[in-house]
Amino acid sequence: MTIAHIAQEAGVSVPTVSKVLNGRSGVSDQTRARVEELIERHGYRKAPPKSNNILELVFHELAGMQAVDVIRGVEQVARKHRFGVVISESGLREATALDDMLERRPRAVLAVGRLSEAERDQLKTRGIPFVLLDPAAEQPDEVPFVGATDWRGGQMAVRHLIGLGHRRIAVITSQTDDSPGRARLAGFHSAMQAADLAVDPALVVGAALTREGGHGAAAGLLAAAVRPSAIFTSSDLQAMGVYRAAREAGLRIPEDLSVVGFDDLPVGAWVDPPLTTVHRPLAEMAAAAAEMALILGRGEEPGQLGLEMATTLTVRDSTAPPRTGN
Amino acid sequence: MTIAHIAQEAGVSVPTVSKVLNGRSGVSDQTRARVEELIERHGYRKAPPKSNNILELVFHELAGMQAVDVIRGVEQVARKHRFGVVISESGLREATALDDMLERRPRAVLAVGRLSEAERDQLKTRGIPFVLLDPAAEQPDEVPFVGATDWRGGQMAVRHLIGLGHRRIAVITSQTDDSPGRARLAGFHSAMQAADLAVDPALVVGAALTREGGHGAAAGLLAAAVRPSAIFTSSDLQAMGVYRAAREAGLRIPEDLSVVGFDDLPVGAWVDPPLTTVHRPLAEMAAAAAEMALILGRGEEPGQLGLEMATTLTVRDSTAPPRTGN
DNA sequence: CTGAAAGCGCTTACAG
DNA sequence: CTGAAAGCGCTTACAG
Repeated sequence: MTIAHIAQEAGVSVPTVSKVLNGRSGVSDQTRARVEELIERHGYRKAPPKSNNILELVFHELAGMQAVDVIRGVEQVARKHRFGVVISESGLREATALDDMLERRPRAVLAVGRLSEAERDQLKTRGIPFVLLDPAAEQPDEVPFVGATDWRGGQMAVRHLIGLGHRRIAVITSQTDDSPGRARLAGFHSAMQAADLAVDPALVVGAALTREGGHGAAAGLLAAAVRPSAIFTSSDLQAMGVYRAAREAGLRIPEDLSVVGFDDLPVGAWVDPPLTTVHRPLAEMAAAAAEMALILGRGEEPGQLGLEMATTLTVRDSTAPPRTGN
Repeated sequence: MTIAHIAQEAGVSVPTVSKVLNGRSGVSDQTRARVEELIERHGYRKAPPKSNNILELVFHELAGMQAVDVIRGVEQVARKHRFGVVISESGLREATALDDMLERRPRAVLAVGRLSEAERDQLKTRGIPFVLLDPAAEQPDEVPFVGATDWRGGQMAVRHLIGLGHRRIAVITSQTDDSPGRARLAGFHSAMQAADLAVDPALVVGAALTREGGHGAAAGLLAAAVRPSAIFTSSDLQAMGVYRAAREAGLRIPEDLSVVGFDDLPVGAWVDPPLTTVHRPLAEMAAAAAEMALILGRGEEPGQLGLEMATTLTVRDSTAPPRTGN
């Protein structure tokens, strides 16, 4: 966008636009108003608006031990392409933060977890392409994303428990309507159904995706008259809460209770017993999303606009055959 | 003063000066040197080389669960000042990465852990101020830094153990010559000396600051004829290794062995028993370092050029009086 | 490696 | 008031 563009659109000459921009006299009020309106509309700034080699990485919440994996995966890809990664926590929600971001003229935006319609519109208007990593909610079809095969992960976890002989399997799912959580729960149901096992509704409990959430939910499950022999959680953090509830109830893992987590956080390998869990290749997902964002940033078409990377089951020592046949 | 003046004075053409200014190739070393000398002499700058509202956050190694705390602390301060945070892992070691960083014209650099003399020189030459967060090695006096009171932390941890009645206290320190590790060890010695306790050299063991390092070192300590009744480690990760070694040796924590960690990672609160450890206020340190970097970036003088923030002892359940009086 | 020439976006001086 | 023309400092593409 140059003053030549503005001039053409306003139907005046380049010098006239120049005068308006510099507050010079010698321009009719009418012409001045028309030109100013166009300058405003296009957000014209004399500095060349060429975008910088910057990839914006926007977190909804910058916390947890998985964020580093994401950052690292993105940073390595960006460095290879000689891009800088700007990290922000509420980059798009706060108006000034959004302004600041636009000021940086990034080539693409990589959002983690969520990206509202308003935010997407803002970016579309400026012509800044975006990719959503690990979407927390359903998105319109045209939103490019990279996720994990959560449904298959849930299925794998529960099939593993069924294969060990478990029948009374409880699931601690997320409370909110998040899409990965729903997919994991659906995987649970699917595996149960495939094995012709009925699901006791009392064994499906919603809880926050935290250690406290898992602790509360598991305490309830383990206090019931007839306990589950295994619990599948929607996150390793919840599984840590289950460990605590089991300790408090005097139950040993895996002898009295099998536990399967989800995410494969480092902590899972350190606890006693080491946690069986569903691995999500977060660093690889982040790298793929970054590549996708940079491709879009170059104005090219990526091979695909959506991608789910495979989850795998990491079997450690928190799962074993149930004590009795129940 | 235009490049035409420089060109005339240097006896070269305008395009040649332009190339030198923009670091393009196709200029002989001799010509380049002559032009650069004149540019320097006249203090020529093309369009105002105004730096961007960017703070570079440079990690030596972007890993571990503490990195997020640092990033978050820095991001929040930067956002308040309407600065963007660019994260990089080897920002300064790789030549191209350094070029890319200079291209971004950041106002300041915040390095985590280390910053070599060559890197400092590069930044000084470009007039980009820097701050070192959590320095891993001794630095010249003029390097602005933010650290933690590691020496006091070590002292506190060991005083706590002595207060519980421990006499045979082992320490697992870092293998390398890192400055915080040395300070923690010195704190140990200082506390022992203040209590008139002799230090058995066999109870001072170097190990990597990892779970594996702690495991190996602790296995050795616990296999000795006369075991320590308490182990102070230089990191929570090492403490996790001590937990494992204790399990393998059939020792209970804290009944048979007290353990104190260092760092206060989240995992410490989740393990069984929850870990007594020395807390380092990393997020606060990061925020303070960011403020300092931004002050320097504005060309102002910060109140102080070095800062150590207080460590505190977080007492949980991994420490108790020793079994016998040994 | 070097620089004449063309071109960039913008401003200025001036004819209408 | 308006805009064709000349000019500004700088960069780029390219011939030598």
